[in-house]
Amino acid sequence: MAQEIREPKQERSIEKKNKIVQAGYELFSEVGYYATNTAQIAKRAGVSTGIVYGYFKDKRDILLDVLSIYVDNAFDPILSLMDGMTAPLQIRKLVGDVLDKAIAIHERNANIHEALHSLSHSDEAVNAKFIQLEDSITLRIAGKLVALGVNFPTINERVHLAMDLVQSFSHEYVFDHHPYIDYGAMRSLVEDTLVALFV
Amino acid sequence: MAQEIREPKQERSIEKKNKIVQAGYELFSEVGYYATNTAQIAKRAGVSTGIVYGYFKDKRDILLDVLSIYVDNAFDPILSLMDGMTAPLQIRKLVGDVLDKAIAIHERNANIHEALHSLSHSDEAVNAKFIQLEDSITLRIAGKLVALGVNFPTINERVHLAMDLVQSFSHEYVFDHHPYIDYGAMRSLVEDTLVALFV
Amino acid sequence: MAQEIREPKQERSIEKKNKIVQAGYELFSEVGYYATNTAQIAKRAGVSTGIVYGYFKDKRDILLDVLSIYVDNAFDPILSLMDGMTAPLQIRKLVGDVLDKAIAIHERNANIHEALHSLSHSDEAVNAKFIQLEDSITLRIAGKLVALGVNFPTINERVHLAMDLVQSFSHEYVFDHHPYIDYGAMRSLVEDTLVALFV
Amino acid sequence: MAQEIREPKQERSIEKKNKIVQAGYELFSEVGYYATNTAQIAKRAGVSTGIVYGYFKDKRDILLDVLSIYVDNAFDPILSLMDGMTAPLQIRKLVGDVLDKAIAIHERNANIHEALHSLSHSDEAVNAKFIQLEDSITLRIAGKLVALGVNFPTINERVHLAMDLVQSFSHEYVFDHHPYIDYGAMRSLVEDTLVALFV
DNA sequence: GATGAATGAGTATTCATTCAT
DNA sequence: TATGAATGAATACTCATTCAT
Repeated sequence: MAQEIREPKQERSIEKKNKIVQAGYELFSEVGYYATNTAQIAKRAGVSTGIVYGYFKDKRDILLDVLSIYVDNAFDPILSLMDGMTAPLQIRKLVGDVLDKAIAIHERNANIHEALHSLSHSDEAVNAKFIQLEDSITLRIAGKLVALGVNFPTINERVHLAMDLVQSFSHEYVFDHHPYIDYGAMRSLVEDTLVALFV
Repeated sequence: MAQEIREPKQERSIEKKNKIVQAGYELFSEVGYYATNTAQIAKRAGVSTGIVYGYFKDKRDILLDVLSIYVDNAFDPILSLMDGMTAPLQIRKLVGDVLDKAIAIHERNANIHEALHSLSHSDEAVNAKFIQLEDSITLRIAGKLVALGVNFPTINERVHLAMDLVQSFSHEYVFDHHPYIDYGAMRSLVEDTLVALFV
Repeated sequence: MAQEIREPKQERSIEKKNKIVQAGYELFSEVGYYATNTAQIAKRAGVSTGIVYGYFKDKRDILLDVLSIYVDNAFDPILSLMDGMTAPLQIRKLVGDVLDKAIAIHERNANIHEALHSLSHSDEAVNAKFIQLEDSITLRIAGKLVALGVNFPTINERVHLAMDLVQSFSHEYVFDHHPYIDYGAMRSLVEDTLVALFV
Repeated sequence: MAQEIREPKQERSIEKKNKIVQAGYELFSEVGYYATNTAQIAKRAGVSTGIVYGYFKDKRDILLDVLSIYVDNAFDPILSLMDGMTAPLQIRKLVGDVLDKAIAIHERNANIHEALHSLSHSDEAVNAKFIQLEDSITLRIAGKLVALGVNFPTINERVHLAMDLVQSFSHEYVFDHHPYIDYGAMRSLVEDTLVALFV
């Protein structure tokens, strides 16, 4: 008989659920989903193994929540950056700031992006959530840009492409270290490419 | 006592080892590394489970070889495309052809890229091999381009960036289906961006 | 520290305890003892999981009380049937009525008999209680029969055997459906056999 | 991915599978299905826990095989008893011999009957197998009786009822010890009742 | 070299019971 | 008394790896 899952209303419970998600986030990020076991999550969260299943249906269900806070962590800095902008938009400055933020996010969030994204393939629900979260981000950014006077018939496509580019570059910058790449020069190239998408 | 790993010299043995790698390639691609077990690999390869450990130290060791054929599968079509090119290079045509090939590769190779890439994080050797393979590809492509008269001080960076972009777009194109994206328009954007990197 | 078990004196408490036993009775009957968990019992009884342990030492302790109401439920209709009888006893009519009642009881009480009886083997206390309850029923029925003028030196044995037979047949009738058995004919046989025991 | 279940052909494998079933049989009989865990079964069978799942899909699958050997154990002595009989059948002697055998079987097979039967309720496959096994036994016995000249339009019903009676009595005789029952007298009653069914 | 049966450590999940409120 | 969140021991099952043949 399936255990009843608590949707915590009490502050203390919400806090506990958050601790579990946070622990999952950290561990999935550090060693990946498969190398993390529920006992470790519980231990790091400072709770018993049993209560994990009071808040989550199963291990994968934790992942779904981790996904949400990942997206928040990953995009909030960039969104708030844009919130502070006023017309007329200085695209080149924005692009530079976004790259700075994105690199900082990658440094703090380690491997979580690919750890999560790779799970999309084996799990339809993860995939769906991932896509849905990407959607909302893309549309919010596109909306902001339009509001700031940057408009193109293909604004959604441009934003999405820009996000892919920022993501790829930040990952390379933080994790891969190809000896023949001058990362300063590469960054300039990326900036030029991004600017070209919005002027 | 650790089993001796054979480096097969006999043709029949090489063939058998290849079958195992191929089976691993297919299964990792279809369902991912963790959802594949060695018994399945052996079965699909048409060998016994025991002999897998005659050719490979462990499951991860298969992965390392899978990585190699992945890169071959993934880039050979593109490299041979370039082999056929003669100066003067028609960049726009090349870019279009490369995208066609890349999409075809993604369609055939399913999820292997991220399945493999995500393992980099938990395994230094996988990471190293991944980077090294990417390196050789980048340098070969850059070399070809230079030979064809496309030269920039930052040619390596441009090629690498272009590869990231092609990879991102192909993945999106084949796997994600964001409803608000016009993939035809997005492709045009990608082509323009790629062309801009090499003119 | 072992929790004090309350022997409830307040009416409200007695009612609550009864609700728990009733819930246990229903669930053990529907799905069996092992497939029932205490949370379900509490939920169906409309109480908290904690308070269950205010009234019962453990899950098995609920079982012991369930056993009591089972026997009451199972035999009361038959006993009251006999209460209404007056000498001279019409055995054949009684036997028919008893079978009707027994079948009705089986239909309403589903699998409880075997669910409970099978636990006798792993639990001496359950076994003892089961036997003791059977004893009192047998002796009461035997007493009634004697009072009604049906007397044999082996009246206890006859009653016990009759009870076994009624139990077996009712179970078969309600749960097993052997295709080669004509249950009408079987019932007649059972009736004849029962009558033969008391004339 | 579901593990491949071996259908053992080799003698050694068959022997190993049998050991597991035998261990399951003993443990289910001694302490019941739920109080037995797979590690205990493996240990008693002298094998590893893993290999249990090489021969059986799951714990319940062991139960299904245990069921088969239970029925063999339980009825073979009685069937062979009848095999030895020749017309004209001496019903009273047969009945006495059958009771002796049945009691011996109960003594050797302990609690297995109810342990298994009680599982019928929570498991349709167990129930189906149970009924099917009972069917084949009933029909075989009925066939033998007819061959020996004992014929009734309701022979199947008579045999089935007799089996129930023998089962009930043997169980009582071996396990329950009601102080007010004279088991010798009860046995005589059972014998008379059985004889009455076949003359 | 080759087989595939065997091993046993490892893991997600459940649930009777306790305890802070 | 009463609650229901929390505990953690227990258990079915998997799978990389080994080994007898």
